[in-house]
Amino acid sequence: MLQLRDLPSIETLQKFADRYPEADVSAISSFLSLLRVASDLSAALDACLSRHDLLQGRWWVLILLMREDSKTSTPSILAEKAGVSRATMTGLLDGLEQSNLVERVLTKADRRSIFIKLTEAGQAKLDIVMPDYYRRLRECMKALSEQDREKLQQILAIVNVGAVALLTE
Amino acid sequence: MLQLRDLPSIETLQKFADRYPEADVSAISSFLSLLRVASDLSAALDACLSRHDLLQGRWWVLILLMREDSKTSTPSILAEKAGVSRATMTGLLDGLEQSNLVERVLTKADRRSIFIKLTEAGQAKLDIVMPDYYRRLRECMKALSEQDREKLQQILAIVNVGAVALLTE
DNA sequence: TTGACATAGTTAGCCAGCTAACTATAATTT
DNA sequence: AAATTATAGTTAGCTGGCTAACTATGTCAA
Repeated sequence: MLQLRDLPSIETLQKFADRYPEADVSAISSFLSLLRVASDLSAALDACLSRHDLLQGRWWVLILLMREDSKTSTPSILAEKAGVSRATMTGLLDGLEQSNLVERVLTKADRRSIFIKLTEAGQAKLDIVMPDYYRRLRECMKALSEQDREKLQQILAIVNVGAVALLTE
Repeated sequence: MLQLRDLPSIETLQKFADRYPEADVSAISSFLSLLRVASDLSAALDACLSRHDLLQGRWWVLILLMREDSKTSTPSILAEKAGVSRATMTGLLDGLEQSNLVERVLTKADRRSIFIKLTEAGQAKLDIVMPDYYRRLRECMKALSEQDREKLQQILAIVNVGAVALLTE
């Protein structure tokens, strides 16, 4: 994502703002901080998961399956919920199946489709990973008050709406 | 980064919290929102830059060069500031050089090293891209008050410190 | 002063995403 | 009913990151 290590100082930003009057210094600064912190968090999450021989992609699949009462879904649905292409999902499932964390089950209802089921081993894996992840996440956020957390979510919602400005036309 | 489209509902989170007592629902929820919004922003930024035939990696390099009074730096320093490996920087510079946006200049001081210089065309490219980017970013953040922006940065700083909890041991 | 180590840039090959194309099956239109 | 169109999963090949290894040059300590 954003790997930029060297965020601009206020002076640097001001120099750019002098040349480009469109610049809104506090907007730029907030935007870059957001991308940068999130990128660091994502990398830290990768590190956390890698200790359990997992990567984000496969881990999300396991979680999405666990969310279902039947512990079952289909590649298409998983791809959509995980936000990856169907082709990528095929690869993720190949890996998970090889590790015996999920299994492909043929279905009669629609013979184009297959069911993906979380195995016992998959659930067991989550029962090890999730407590570790949750414990670390609690620790990560512990210095934020409930009000801070709510405020953060509220701010993020606003920014999220604004993001279309980067896309339109 | 985090492409997960389907963030857990409060009910789903609660179900997980029932099984895993380590879970801190508001911490998880804030964390996922942060990753998700940042990921969307990053994708939107890509879209914005792609309209100018740029990708984040190359664009950062141009900006890093423009920050220097001499409009010059070296691959190693650029790699470090951009947060990519030296190998990756070689590739980015190859692309930028082919588009004539930067040039490699031999230096006598240390013959292991070379200088990378922003060309006239590179500066001209930035003079087109940056106003567009800044204008869109201003629009993106316009619904956030100055206080909100400060609060966001303050919260992000706290989370950033906490992130080591995901890494340690 | 020379031998060991460090640094700069590049190359080669890996990995996890992607799109586009393909096969099989289902659904819809005519 | 047949023809068309849509959907599910996979495969093939591209991309932009990465690490590890290599060459060349510089630095420092014995």
